[in-house]
Amino acid sequence: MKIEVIDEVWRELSKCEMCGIRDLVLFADLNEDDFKLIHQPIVDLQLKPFQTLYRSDDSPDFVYTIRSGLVKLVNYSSDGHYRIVRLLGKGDLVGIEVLAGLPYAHCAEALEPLTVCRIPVSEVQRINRDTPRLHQQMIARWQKISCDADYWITELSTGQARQRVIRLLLHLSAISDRSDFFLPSREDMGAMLGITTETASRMISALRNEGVLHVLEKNRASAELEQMRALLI
Amino acid sequence: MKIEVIDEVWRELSKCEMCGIRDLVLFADLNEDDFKLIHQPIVDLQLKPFQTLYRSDDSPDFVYTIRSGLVKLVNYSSDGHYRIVRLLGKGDLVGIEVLAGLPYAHCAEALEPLTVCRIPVSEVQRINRDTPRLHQQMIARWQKISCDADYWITELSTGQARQRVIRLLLHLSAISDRSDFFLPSREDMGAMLGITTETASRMISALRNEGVLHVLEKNRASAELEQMRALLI
DNA sequence: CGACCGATTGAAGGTCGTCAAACTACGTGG
DNA sequence: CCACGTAGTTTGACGACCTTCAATCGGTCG
Repeated sequence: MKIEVIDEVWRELSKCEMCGIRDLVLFADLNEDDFKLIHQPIVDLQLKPFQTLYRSDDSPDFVYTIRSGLVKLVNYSSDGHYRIVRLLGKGDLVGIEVLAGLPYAHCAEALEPLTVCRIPVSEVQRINRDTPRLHQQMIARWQKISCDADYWITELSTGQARQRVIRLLLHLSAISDRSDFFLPSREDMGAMLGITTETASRMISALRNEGVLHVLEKNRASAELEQMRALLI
Repeated sequence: MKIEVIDEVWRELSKCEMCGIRDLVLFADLNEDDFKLIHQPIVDLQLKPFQTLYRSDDSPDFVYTIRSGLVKLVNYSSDGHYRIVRLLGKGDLVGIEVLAGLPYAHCAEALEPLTVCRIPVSEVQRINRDTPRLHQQMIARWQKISCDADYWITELSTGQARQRVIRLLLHLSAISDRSDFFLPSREDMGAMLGITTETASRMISALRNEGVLHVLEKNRASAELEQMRALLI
């Protein structure tokens, strides 16, 4: 529940045209001329786990495209509890609500080592005004949020604790680009699933004992996916 | 859990320029010239409670602007259960995901007597291409979905059943344009909150006994809002 | 009137939260 | 280097809360 201040490891001005995940990013459809519309610098950042991209009361000046790593969007409530409302991964756009003229709606924190492009809001708005080639990508991003939110409600906030944990693990496995996947802290699992830390821990223990989940190094695990899916039925 | 087929009560071609809720709707910012871009008819529909606007496997040809009434977005799962993931009211755009080229993501059903404008997708896309004045409204609508989803997760899918019920009632009261408000069936309340029908019923009974909730006619209620808010603390 | 559906209520049992303690990993400082 | 403190995880016991199953009640519609 601690919030560390962002530590900006500036790497280099991004060469969007040569981006390694060019086909995934917000600017995927832009052409050479469009890039001339960018006046302020887009920089690469690297964050370590637990560092924050932004907090909800930060000045809403940037959006971020995730190049690699995992981000959680967190709503803190006054009583010290928190609820994680979404996970974002490669290609996702973090802080999109500021493009609608609103403050940041959440606190965005890195879970895994994170690399992002930091894009000034003013640039996105300028490009959005001047070329229609950004619209399609913007719509796709908004749409994904809606779809993710549905998943969060129907799969991760519904049913028994054991089922929720299994669905979360399968989800984490699905969005991982490796064979192993990110295993959140039990507290974070609780905040994602609307259950307590202890319950999350118990469910993980049970799955380990049943031999369907293997905890590797810190915060990583692998799973017998087929067997695990079978447990849902 | 029954699904009735849409019963299209055609009223008249909509005169968007003279719309009573013009400042709320998707086309709020369009000018006279923009409306000339509309070739296919936009029609008004009236639906009774329990009728559906569309189902998830319907051909995604229309979006709907709510003029009055309440709509639930429902995800049915194969085992017969269902989860309500959002409520939409006056000015909201129903089925927005089809504008991103996707099938309907939910089943949309009327809760209260409903009046909507049925807008062909092709028209929205044409206007969106030809005038930037639609963009702002589109973004605002996508943004609202994201915001609503956060609320659904943090307030309605978190904590004890009693708190969830109270928060739902306060929410229903807040989005009502009258002093009384829509009171869902206990089954629907369960599907909104991730609890059982019986638990929902028990909570409603308790609140009635405590004198903070007054059930009026069928599916309507009023509440001592201040006292009810105090119960959350 | 009888059938049916939704709401309500009761009883019993299971799940999960709460509180507490033990355990582990890790980093710091003696 | 080891002792110790800290933070996170695990485990246990207990009780509260919620689900489940069942019965009843009330209203509506044929």
